This record gives sequence, structure tokens and C-alpha cells, in this order.
Amino acid sequence: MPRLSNTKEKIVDRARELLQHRGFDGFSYRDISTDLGIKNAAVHYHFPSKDDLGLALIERYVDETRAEIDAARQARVPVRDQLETYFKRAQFEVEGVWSLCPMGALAPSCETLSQPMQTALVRFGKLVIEWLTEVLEQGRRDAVLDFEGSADDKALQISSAIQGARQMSKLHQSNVVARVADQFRGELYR
Amino acid sequence: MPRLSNTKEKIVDRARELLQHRGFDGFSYRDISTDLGIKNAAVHYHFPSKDDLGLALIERYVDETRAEIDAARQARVPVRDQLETYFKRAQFEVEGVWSLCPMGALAPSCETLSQPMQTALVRFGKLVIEWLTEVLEQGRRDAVLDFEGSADDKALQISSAIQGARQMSKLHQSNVVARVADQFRGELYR
DNA sequence: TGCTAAACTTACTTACGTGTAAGTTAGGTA
DNA sequence: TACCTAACTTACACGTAAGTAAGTTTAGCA
Repeated sequence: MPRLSNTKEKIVDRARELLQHRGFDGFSYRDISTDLGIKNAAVHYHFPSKDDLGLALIERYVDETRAEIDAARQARVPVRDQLETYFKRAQFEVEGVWSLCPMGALAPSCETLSQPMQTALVRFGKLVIEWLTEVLEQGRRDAVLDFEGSADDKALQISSAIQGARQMSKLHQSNVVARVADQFRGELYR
Repeated sequence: MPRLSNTKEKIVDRARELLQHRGFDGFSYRDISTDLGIKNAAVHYHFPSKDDLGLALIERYVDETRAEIDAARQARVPVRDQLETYFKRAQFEVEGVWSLCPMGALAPSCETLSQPMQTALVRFGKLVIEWLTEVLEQGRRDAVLDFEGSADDKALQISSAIQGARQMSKLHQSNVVARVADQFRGELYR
């Protein structure tokens, strides 16, 4: 079984950039193939349909996120540092080519996605919310974070805001995420 | 000059529903024409290009929003009631067919929009933020609202969160907006 | 050396979406 | 009554996107 190229990974890499830059309907196999210097059908060879590619993308997000969460848990990273990593990443990515978060790129047009993609995306969303909820709860217990209401609702509020802010940043061409994150910092940190 | 039909308005009405349901790239002239029982070219007659239609849509949002803001100002509607109208509308619409807000429908794919549409959308965004900022400032002066930081940043945080929450609601098929709005209510109202 | 399978390319098909040009209908007007 | 114009329909052109079938190359193995 020859293992000649890493084209498949390159396809996913490029698809990820395109997805977070232009949304799922905003790029085509043509975009990927021309960028990678291969033919359209080569992309179809690795991912027969665009749904397959989309599913692979989301599953990679899930795997990566789960791995990072586990790593932070294992290393007992302080909750405030975990939260900062979350904010900082959004602030950083919005200035580069990955302007949208995966959820912000896919959720708006979720009706057009295949059922497997929708299911996987819901799983991804729950994963992030569960992590954020845990971080917030822990932070309140440790008295390093302060907020009203349930950690669950607060997590939903924060992640929704970051998602929306990334989209606004793209339009206004200014880092709205940084301002929104700062607002949360001022409210949360004590 | 015969004024026979209100087709043009019907087109805009239907386009608005489709836009807020599926995003700008998520619907076609075909969708509109078949729904209204007319031909594709009839839509082109009223709106030569899809950009023209998109621009008309955004300009209607701007006009409507401005009118509502002015009306609330004239009637001296209490700031808390204005804020409630904002939250309630998002909660209500997300349960119907207008799941997305205009900004949440258009901003994610703003690169694909024409320059006039982008400019108009920025104007719409600023209009909403300016109104929300004013409401928040007034509310703090009147001691009916409580929040940290600048009213401007708080406005950005709130509108981003509602925008993101509407998208999440669509995916999770549950009213995330209601929970996010409740979280803000608990934090803001005093 | 010859075979096999992975990893492609070539060359299509099909469908759809935007857009246009030319013809048709039906009110209102001179 | 004849005409004019708004509001369409008919019938296209054109580009692009997804997807497929069949042929080609290349690495590794028997």
C-alpha cells in the first residue's frame, strides 16, 4: 500500500481556510484544486462529495478541540489561562485568514448542510459549551471569576458573542472581537 | 403610468424571508419566482441583478430601523422597554421563519457581497450599535441599567451575542436567544 | 520483471444560477 | 380608436459547480 502524498491533508487544510474565510457555500472544489495545483477530480477522489469533505472538517474540529481540552485538563491549566487562550485565539484568528469560527461559518446556513454534518456540528457546539461551562464553574468555585446566573447560560452568552463578533470584525474590518473580549474580561475577572 | 401590481414589494418581502432563513447565497431568483408564481425574468425586471435586490433589502432594513428608533425617541419610550423590544423580537423571530438577523445572514459571507451592499450593511450595523449605545448610556444615567465599561463596548457585546445566538438556535433547534437574553437581563436590570 | 493498488488526470454529464434580448399583454392616455 | 408604456413571458446564452467514468502513472511487493 503505497503512501505517496499528503494531498488529502492538504485538501483539508485548504478547505479549512476557505471555510473559515468564506463559509461552506463560499468555496468550491475548483478553488481547492487550483490552489493545490491538482485537478478537480483529484479532490473528488479523496472526498467523493462535498458533504464528505465538510464532515471530515467538522470531525477534525471535534478531535482537535477534544484533544486540547484534555491536554489542558491533564496539565491542570488555570481556568483563567484557559479562558484567555480562548479569547486570544479568536482575537488572533480574526486578523488573519481564518476570520470566522467553525460554528459561525457553518451554523448560518445549516439548513443546506447534510444531516451527518448537522449532527457533527451540534456535537462540536456542545463540546465547546461543555468545556466553557466547566471552566466558568471552576472559576467561580476558585473565586477567580465572577458572574451571575448559571455557568451554562453564561457559556452560551460568551460563545455566541465571540461568534457574532468575528463576523462583525470581517465586515467592519476592525477587531470587534478584541473589544467584546475585553468587555467580558472586565466583567468576569476579579 | 399604470400602477397595476405590487409584485416588486412581494419580491422584497419574499427575499427578506429567504435571506433571514437561508442567507444571501442560500436563495435564488428561481426560489422567489416560483413562490410568487411568476417567471424568473420578472424578478430581473424589477431588480436587474441580485446585488440590486440585496441593496434594496438592506436599505429597507435601514429605513425601517431608523423609523422605529425615531418613533421610540419621539414617544419617549423608557429605555428598558426599548431593550425589551429588541430582545423579544429576536426571541420571537428565531421561532418563526426569520431565524437569522439581517447582520447574521449577511456578515458571514460579506466578501461575496457587492461594494454598495457592504457599505449599506456597515451603515445598518452602525445604526443599530449607535441606538443600543444610546439606550445603554441613558439607562445607566437613569439608574435602571447596570454594566461595566463603555456603553459602546457593551452594545457591541450584546448585539454580537444576539446575532450568534440566533444562528445557534437554528442549529440546535432550541431558543438559545431566550437564554442569552435572560442572561443579559439578569446582569443589566437593577 | 511483472503485477497490483493508490493516486491521480482527462473528459465528460448534469444541473443550476445569473443575466439578457425580444416578444406579449393589459391599463391608461391622446 | 390608436397608441404608449409598465409589467410581464418566452427563450435563450453563459458560466460554474458537483459529480462520474475511464484511462494513466507510480511506488512497492511477489
